[in-house]
Amino acid sequence: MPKSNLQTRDDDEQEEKAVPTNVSGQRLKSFLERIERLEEEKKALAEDIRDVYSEAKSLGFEVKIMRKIVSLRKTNVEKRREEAELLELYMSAIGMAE
Amino acid sequence: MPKSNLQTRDDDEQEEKAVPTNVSGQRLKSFLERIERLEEEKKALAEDIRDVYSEAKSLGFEVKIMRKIVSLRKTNVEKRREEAELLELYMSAIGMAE
Amino acid sequence: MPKSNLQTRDDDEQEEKAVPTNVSGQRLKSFLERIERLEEEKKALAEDIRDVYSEAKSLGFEVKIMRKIVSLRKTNVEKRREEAELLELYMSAIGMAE
Amino acid sequence: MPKSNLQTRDDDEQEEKAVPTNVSGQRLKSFLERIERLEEEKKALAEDIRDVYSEAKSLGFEVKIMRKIVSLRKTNVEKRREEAELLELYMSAIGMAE
DNA sequence: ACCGTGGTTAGCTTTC
DNA sequence: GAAAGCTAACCACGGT
Repeated sequence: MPKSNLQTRDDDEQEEKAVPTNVSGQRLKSFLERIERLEEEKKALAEDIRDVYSEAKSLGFEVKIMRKIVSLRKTNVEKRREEAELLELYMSAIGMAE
Repeated sequence: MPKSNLQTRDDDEQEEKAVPTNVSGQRLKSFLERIERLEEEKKALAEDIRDVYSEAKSLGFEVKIMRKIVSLRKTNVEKRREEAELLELYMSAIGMAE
Repeated sequence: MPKSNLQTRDDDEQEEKAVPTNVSGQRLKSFLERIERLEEEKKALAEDIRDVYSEAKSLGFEVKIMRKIVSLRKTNVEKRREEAELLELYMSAIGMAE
Repeated sequence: MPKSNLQTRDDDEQEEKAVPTNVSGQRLKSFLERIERLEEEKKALAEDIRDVYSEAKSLGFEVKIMRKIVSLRKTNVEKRREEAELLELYMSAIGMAE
């Protein structure tokens, strides 16, 4: 692939100045880099989580059960949040919002 | 389900002291908390990413296309990594590792 | 569409009779038709659901709230199912499965 | 949350008679039940579809490719339908409808 | 008519 | 290698 201002290549760090290359391209590049940085962090966290499970497993805990518990607690939290939203909907429906 | 030291409920913050509750329960609880902490961070990052996309969108960039680019760059990176691994494999195979 | 190598292994012993049309092709066609039939039915049901919401709306009910309620009830059901699974996991973990 | 005739809970099957509970509540409940019934059927169909794919897979067909085919056929059908509609439009435009 | 949201689906990763 | 859980893309709905 030849030079492209859509930034499919990730290793050209030159040309900061001279060329009046279009601004939105720079802008886009910046966004993409931010996103990729964040995704890397996210991926790292996913690995950390796996590591914790591994550690627990090595100490004799059952991963499957742990996952289930985590999942259940999560749905509890979500349910509560949704109930709150429902309540808000009721309130706004009867003109008592805010 | 009676009280359980497997912590299926998420809102008991008591019993810091007295009861000689079993150690593995404590251990498990600790693991679960670490996991949930990490998952929260992960979730926060996911939101950050969405925010970046939103910001870009508000400046006129097309999110769909941006996602495509990110995806393509990722597979490129992976391909490159796989090629590198393959190279290492070759090297070690012919005794030139390191 | 010409003869297709879609099927990874070829385990049709021999043809039933005259036409040498390949059997797996017939088989595949049959599967696809079954799937498409089912998807049509599914789609029809989705429309029915929309109709019910519309009807309710025309009688003054708030669709948004209804959806929320349906969603909440669904997660309740799921939670219960997950709790049951967790219990099963416990049971099997302590050798009391069945 | 106190007793509510908005039916956020899903396991009360009592009160068939006595309380002259408001009619719209009954009405709403009826709608919700219809919807949930339909959604169950929809879910069942989704499972049927998955089963068909599984069966095909067990006979050596590649699910991924099958999905692709189904998808392609669907868009073809849609395209054809749109063309037909366009044709009808033309016909009626020049007074040759029906 | 568009946007934003939520729900659904498909593809990927990981686990057993 | 199959099964499940996770994630991301897609689509359809409702609101503005």
